[in-house]
Amino acid sequence: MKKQKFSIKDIATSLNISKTTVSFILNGKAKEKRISQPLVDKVLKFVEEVGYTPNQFAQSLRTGKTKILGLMVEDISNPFFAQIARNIEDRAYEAGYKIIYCSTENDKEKSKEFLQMFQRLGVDGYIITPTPELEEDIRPLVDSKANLILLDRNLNSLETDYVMVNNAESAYEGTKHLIRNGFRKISFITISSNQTQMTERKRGYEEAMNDHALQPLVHEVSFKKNYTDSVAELKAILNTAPEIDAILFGANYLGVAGLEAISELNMKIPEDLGVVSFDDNDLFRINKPSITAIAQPIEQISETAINRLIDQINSDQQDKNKNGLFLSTTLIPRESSQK
Amino acid sequence: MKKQKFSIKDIATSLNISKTTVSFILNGKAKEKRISQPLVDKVLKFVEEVGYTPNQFAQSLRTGKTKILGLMVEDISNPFFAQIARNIEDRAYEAGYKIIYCSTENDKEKSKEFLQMFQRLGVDGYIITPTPELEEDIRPLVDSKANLILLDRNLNSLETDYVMVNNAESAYEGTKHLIRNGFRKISFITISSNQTQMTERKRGYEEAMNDHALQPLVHEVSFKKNYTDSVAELKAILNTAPEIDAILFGANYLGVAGLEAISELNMKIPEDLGVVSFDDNDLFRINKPSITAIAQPIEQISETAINRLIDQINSDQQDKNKNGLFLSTTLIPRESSQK
DNA sequence: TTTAATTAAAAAATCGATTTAGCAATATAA
DNA sequence: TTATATTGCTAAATCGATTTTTTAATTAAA
Repeated sequence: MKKQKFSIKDIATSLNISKTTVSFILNGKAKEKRISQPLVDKVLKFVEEVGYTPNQFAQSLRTGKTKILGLMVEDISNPFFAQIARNIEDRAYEAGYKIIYCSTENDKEKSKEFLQMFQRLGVDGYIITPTPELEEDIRPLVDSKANLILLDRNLNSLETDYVMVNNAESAYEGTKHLIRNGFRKISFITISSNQTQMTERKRGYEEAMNDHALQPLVHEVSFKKNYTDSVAELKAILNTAPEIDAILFGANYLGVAGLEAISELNMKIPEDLGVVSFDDNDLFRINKPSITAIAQPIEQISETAINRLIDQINSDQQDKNKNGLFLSTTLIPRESSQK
Repeated sequence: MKKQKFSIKDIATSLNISKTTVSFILNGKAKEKRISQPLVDKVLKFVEEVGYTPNQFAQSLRTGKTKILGLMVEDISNPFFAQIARNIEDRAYEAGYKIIYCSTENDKEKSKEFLQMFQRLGVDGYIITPTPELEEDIRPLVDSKANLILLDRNLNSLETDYVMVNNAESAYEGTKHLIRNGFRKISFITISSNQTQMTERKRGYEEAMNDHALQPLVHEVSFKKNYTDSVAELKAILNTAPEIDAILFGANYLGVAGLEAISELNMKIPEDLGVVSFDDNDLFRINKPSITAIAQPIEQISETAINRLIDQINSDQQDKNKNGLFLSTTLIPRESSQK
């Protein structure tokens, strides 16, 4: 690492004044501390000339603030999270924060390690997509009034801010959309994990089916498998349950893998099988036939989360009443759900 | 931020010894500094009990090492970079490094700011996808022997390590593939930017065309436009140059936007238009017809880059001879290029 | 027996900032 | 004229580590 040329001390000795004075001036406390204007000007000019920048570690050490946020997502290479990361980034830099990211792969142990890492580092705020059962590891943060916001899912027993979409209603609407379009044997495909967003979606689906006197048909794909295995599993599901006439995919990657499975089985969408999937992407939009999607408002999610977090940081009051912020999805009807 | 419960000083006073001794023991210098084994054990036991973790800012301040890497990509929401970020992340954490990321949007000024940010922060290493003309801003880093690696593209006048694929050859092969499959009026679609990887791809394409006595047909899409505008621009190109019988898309997002444009114009692939695109993704694989892709070895790119960077960091010798590391792409023939 | 070397640990300096407490010098009030 | 405020600035403490320099107590060598 390149050594810093100028420290506050160097400036002070160069100008034959004390570093206290320099520090006050640099921190905009000149008025308050009654530093004379000529001296202020002189210091600022000099600082500008030598291109001084404060050592952020010394600052952090002294102030306890790091200007770093910790972003913990399930997988940064998942387009949904990648876009969130991108949007959060913009606003964070605008507000003077840097971002350290990590991907949990929905692994509790990994998540715990990352939490510890963030904590050791002393991040000023946490944006977290929690794995199931992470409550007890996050609780200490909540108890110590850390600035924290959960993303995409929540943990019921924790009093925190969280941002997510109205998953149950969205799934309900998606299911209703299929029913209205004439499908009856509609299956909901989810993953074998207790992530709250997935259980909510399942609940919404089941409610819609029940409300229309239809039998819910839930199928689970194991979580930890790789893509190829997931496709195989989906093919198996379709083979063993030929009565299914439509599918509601509970997530992005399930929809993608599902399309691949359907294609490999030479089934026709929407003739053989109606399809609606959570999340939207290039594939769903451009595919022939195009795929009906329940699109999450990614920008809005990101902005809500980061703005809320920065609010938390700036209001060091404890009057923050924690609550969930629910955003709405948009059902984008496309060819795959038109019988 | 929660205050750290135990500092090295607390441990020292708790055990009635000096913090020097504690520090030596914690840093594995007990032998070297002749600390007695009983004391070593006692300290380690105590440290374990109270769950002490060092303040990383104090450490960084003192040692000048930050254990943070700066990752600067064009756009973290671009699947190509998102996957790279994911792969780099794994290895970085394994080696004890954290990652701060940022997206340049191929904007030189933004890039400069991010470089400064990384520098101020004192990152231990840089992984950078440079915008054109960023040489003079990166040069100081190179001169000061910073640990640095360029990704996806390089800057000719700089002596640095860089990792990229053999773009010219890949484009040559992609073009040859189309020619061999009977296409003649093959257009190369690129963006209006001097990114080295794009100019290399163009060069390879032109060479292939010339070698087969065909006239190169290069079309540029303006860079800064949003997706919808790009699609419109691509439609305009196809409309004004109806003689084109195949397209080689120079990048991921051009291919995606291109497919959308082609679809909107109701052109048939591959009958009306053969298609090959750089990079691979779900859409290209699953689309009907599937799209022939020039796939970059993303894992290999990421691993090479991060491993090389960590090597740089660990070998504080200046014997590092900088050089380019070129990896090979894989042409994945699919339906879109079979006439 | 005195000197030198070794062992074991501690004191103090340092990294680069922020912040509290305080000190002269001047101005104002009593 | 003396007491009190105000002005303008600085010394020193502090954050939590690492590292150089010292010290004190033994042990070995002369």
